[in-house]
Amino acid sequence: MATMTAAQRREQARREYDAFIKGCPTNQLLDRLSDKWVSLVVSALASGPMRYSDLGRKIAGVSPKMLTQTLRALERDGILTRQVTPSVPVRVDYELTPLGHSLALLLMAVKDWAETHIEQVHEARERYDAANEEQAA
Amino acid sequence: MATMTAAQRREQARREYDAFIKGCPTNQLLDRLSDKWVSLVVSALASGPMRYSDLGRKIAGVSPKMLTQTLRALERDGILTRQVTPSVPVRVDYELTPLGHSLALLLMAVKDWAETHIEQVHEARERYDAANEEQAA
DNA sequence: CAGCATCCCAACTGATACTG
DNA sequence: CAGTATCAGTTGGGATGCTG
Repeated sequence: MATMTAAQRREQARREYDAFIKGCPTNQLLDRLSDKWVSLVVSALASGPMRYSDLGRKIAGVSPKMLTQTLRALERDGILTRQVTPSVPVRVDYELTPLGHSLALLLMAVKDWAETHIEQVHEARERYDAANEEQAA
Repeated sequence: MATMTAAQRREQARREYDAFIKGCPTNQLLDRLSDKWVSLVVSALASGPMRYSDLGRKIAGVSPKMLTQTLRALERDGILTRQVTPSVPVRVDYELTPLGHSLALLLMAVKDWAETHIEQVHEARERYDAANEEQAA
């Protein structure tokens, strides 16, 4: 295998880099936050525990599938706890752990940045788009 | 149209919520950060300007398509600037704007959180997985 | 009430080849 | 060197119907 095409070499590099990225804590976290529903669930629970259907109602538009999937992932990561009360009908409460609350704090920092700078971003976009429309014409 | 199925009602709610989310600065920002390559590009440029192919090399495994796509999006958002020098061959430099640098700072905050807490997350995962394997057995 | 299993479609990704 | 155009593969997410 002395001969390796450029494609093969690049693919290997990609694989190694993927492994590197997956091992990087920052990217693991960004992967989590990137999930459309994670930030919403964490924000919703920041003010206190909630039941499954309450979450479903507060986060309008989420399908049961995604809600469960998100909650399970966050439970696995130790961000929240799942408390089942075996009554009839069943009752399930979700609550943030201390780790979860600390994540909520980080989320606030992100929120602050976003609200402080979003205006600049929008202005930049308008400038960019305006400049581009001239090209099209 | 007095009769609306549950599915239709939910879909409408989803659409409205999508619109709401898209208008929310925090989610706009998270959408950007969530992009696999954005954080890498911003980090790479945090220490100084770079040329297109330098970025391609530093961020091993990125395809030209994704690199260009990422750079264009960030340029549009005012995160970085694109400087073309019409020599032969062409030379293009990318550099973070002040806004971009402030974003890099936020990225550092995320990184700090990740590195501080990733251990807890991993422990939580092991506990969760261990508890689950018992179920399987 | 809380959740799982299944199917399915759309969107994004990445490889490849070509251009100014 | 710095991209663009095109195409195929993979995945994510929603709809739906059913269970403890």
